[in-house]
Amino acid sequence: MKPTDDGTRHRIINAAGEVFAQHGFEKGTIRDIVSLAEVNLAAVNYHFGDKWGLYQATVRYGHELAGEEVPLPSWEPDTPADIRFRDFVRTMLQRVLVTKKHAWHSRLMMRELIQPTDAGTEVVREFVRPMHQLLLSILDELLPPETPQHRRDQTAFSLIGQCLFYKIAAPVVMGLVSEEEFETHFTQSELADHIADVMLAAMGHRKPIP
Amino acid sequence: MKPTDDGTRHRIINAAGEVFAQHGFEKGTIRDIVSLAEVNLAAVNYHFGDKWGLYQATVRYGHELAGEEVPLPSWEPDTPADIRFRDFVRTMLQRVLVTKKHAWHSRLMMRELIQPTDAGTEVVREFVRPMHQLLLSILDELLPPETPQHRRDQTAFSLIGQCLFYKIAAPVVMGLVSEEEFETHFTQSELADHIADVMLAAMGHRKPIP
DNA sequence: ACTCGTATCATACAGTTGTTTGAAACGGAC
DNA sequence: GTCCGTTTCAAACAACTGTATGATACGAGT
Repeated sequence: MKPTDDGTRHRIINAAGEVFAQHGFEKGTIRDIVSLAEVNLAAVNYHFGDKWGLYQATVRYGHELAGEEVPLPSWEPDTPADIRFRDFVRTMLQRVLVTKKHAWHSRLMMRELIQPTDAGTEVVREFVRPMHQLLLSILDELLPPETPQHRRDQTAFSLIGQCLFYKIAAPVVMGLVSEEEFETHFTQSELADHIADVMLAAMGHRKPIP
Repeated sequence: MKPTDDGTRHRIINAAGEVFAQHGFEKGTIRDIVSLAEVNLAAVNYHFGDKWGLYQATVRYGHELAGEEVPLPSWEPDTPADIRFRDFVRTMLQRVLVTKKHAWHSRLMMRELIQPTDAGTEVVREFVRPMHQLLLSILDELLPPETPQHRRDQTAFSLIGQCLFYKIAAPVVMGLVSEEEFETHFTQSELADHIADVMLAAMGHRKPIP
């Protein structure tokens, strides 16, 4: 009965993930989902009660999936802060720009981030809060001790904002730079280097960019 | 007949802006729009042909509105680059975080940014490309002359990403910081100062933050 | 007063949506 | 084999969607 077997529930949730991620909750129809999952129309209401129940189950499952797929990094106790900072940026971008199969959970989280539903607010905070706390703990060692809390938060958001931008506004980015430049210089690793360089330079732990 | 008079067309477009901005094109129903505009159901099809025609007209009108409301800044020829940079950040945030009436055009643009429709791609580029070009012209004077194009673009996107973040992920930000901190330190002007500080420090035109 | 193009209105239509229903198929337990 | 709880299926339902229709009201020009 768990969604990890290959039964009807599993196929429905995975299909629902794809459909909901692409069309959203309202426009993603049950008929699309059951067609993709190759199950009967009534299966959704039988297994999940109604469409909303399926959506909740899908968001939760996608959340678990994302955490397992790209876990938060852990370091040796004496790892320098700037190294941990770079690792964090890499992990963040990896979580956001996943290209593997099951990539729907990333798009679904973005949807909930931008337009939270009752099902998503809680899960989004679970998804975001640990990363925020981890980032703050790294910034503790990179910013002066007397830095007020709101400056720490703003700095953290400056980093997160840059990472999310390339996921959210990807179509626009592709429209503004040449296709060649996009494919060559907007890879996951190069963007991680650039963003980390910007923030480390801003905090005085590196020479100015470029 | 222009949408600036108080006729049916104007009321429909404004109501459509609110409804489409809140619910999107698919979920925003014609019946919601005409109910808000207090006009007959058939008026949409009479004045705009079909729902899609109304959406196109709404996006275009919102685009014009945004450009008029917060025009791009222009400077004396000898204004220092860092001053122009700070002005640019302020303008960008002002455009994104508008709180006045007719604020729907900002949300509508965000929708098109994140999930472009056939109607929006062109308009979004009109909305974004001038800002991108203006920003690049400012960065010309802040970055070393030998900086390759892709580094300039990445730096520009680092700025834009930070600005958009506070619009797009506002609900999450409010969930991560205390309400008091949010209202005190996440104002339009303080965010503009912080973001400009980060980028200027990263480029070596200012002491490191904070 | 009459006319004609424009605009508004109530109403109907066809398609899609989420959901329900009752029957059929399955799969062990005895 | 017989039974019974679980699952699947085709078909239907009521609500809602965008759109079309034909009648009506308006208003300036002659």
